[in-house]
Amino acid sequence: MAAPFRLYNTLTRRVEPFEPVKPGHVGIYCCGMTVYDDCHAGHARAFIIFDAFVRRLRARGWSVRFVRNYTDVDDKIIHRANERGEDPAALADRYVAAFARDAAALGLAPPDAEPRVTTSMDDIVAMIERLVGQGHAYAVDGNVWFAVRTAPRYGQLSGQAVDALGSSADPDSGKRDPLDFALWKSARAGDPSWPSPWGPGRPGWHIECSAMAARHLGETIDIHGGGLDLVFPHHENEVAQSECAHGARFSNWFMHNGLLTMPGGRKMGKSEGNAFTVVDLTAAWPAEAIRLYYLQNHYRSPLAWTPDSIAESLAMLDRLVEAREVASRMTGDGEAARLLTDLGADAAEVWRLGNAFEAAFHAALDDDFNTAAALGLAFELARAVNRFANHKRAAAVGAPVVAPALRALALLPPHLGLLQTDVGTWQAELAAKVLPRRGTSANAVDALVADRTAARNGRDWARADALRTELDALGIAVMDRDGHTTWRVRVT
RNA sequence: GGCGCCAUACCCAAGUGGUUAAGGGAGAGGUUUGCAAAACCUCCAUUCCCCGGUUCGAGUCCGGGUGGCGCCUCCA
Repeated sequence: MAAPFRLYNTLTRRVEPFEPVKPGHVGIYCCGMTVYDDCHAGHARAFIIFDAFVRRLRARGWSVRFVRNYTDVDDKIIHRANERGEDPAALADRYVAAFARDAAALGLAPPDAEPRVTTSMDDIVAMIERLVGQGHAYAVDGNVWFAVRTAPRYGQLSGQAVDALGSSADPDSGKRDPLDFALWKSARAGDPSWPSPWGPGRPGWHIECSAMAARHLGETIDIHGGGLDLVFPHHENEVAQSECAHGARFSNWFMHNGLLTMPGGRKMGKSEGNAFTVVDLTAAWPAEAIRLYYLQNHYRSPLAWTPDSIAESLAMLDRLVEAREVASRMTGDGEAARLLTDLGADAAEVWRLGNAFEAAFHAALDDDFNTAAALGLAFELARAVNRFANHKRAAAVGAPVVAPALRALALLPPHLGLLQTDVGTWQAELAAKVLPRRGTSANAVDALVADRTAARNGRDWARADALRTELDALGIAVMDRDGHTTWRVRVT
């Protein structure tokens, strides 16, 4: 059982020691995709952050139940389907499949449950009936509205005072108060609809999450997550509905990730016409480079997207992978204490940092999930490994000295989902994704390298250098090491 | 107008009032190398947007500016 950690809570606007309702068990609900379009880099930030966060909780010894929904009934879906002359359900199914593909490509661990609105309709209707029965909601002409002013603490999450909220109410809606929002919308001709006590219709946007969270995690959940843009109205309304319906706290923590912004300062979004889709990103770059890009930044900070972002992250990841490879190639089984005195200060330093890593790593991640600080430690360790590796005897006898460093780096896969592949797989993925953009392929590079090796064997340095120049132009770094030649894709 | 967030080097970026302000990328010089690459070493913020204040001590706390951003019923 791990120690409690500190986590920022949007409800209190403070970093607080995290305590789940049931000791050792954590229930997390995360708002997933509204499936009317492809997942973009902004969505990916949220999904990767919560994926890493859940991995971290589990690796720390918590038992976690993680639920992420699909919103597959929604006005935007209907609108998009009508534009395309497509059946809304078919369109939603198509984008559910697209998201599943993107999630797999990003290396997201599957949630414990992925409920959909269409399969949660009974729970949704039951919850609305309950709210109507309690006087928190009322039906008008087949619509059901939530009476915002009956929710005692409305505004608690977003810090909005009820009376300060503006309204854009449609005067013909039948709402008693402009702030009231829809729990159930009556079907217009051609809309997808489900039967209900108020006639055929579909759920409003917020009630689904309240119903699904209660179904899969109980009336009080530990952490509710999502993008900062969901705080109001979505999460505020979820709180109101759930707390009125259940008479219990809805979620003890709200965890919101900062948004991705574009260079012009504008938010990334399809409506802005500036979205980078995950299908394109994952085709172009190794998934872990994308993950590292997001985890280098604190999850709550706004993050400006720049074209070089992923390339830089790839260079960083490459550095960690290479350092781990260098360390893992070392052999020897001497006594560490003896080796440290023989091998000098650099050995002592990599030993020290390796042994100190775990505590510092946990301290960083326990401090409001500070992945950037935790990764900084890994880079410090990588440099110490490389510095030690420069010693003539390190490769032959250094294994015991770098053993703590390897144990330290082995924390990255379970805790953050980084460094999950071995160096061969990594380089192959990199080559397969990056080389086509440069108009070449791994096979073509192999052939050029083979030619160069032949030239070198014949001591034809001019030809060898000409081939190096050619490879260099393709962004290939060729390394002659220990009597044989290897190559890798240069990323910056 | 209401609610809130942010400002650290050429770029990205961490930073719990207290030793030399993490880490990465780019750049310059060096070691190494047939030449390279990678790696390592050195250099790259006497200073944290500005002005006040609290304090023995402020990047960190408070107040006021300036600039940027988010939400205020489409949003991850």
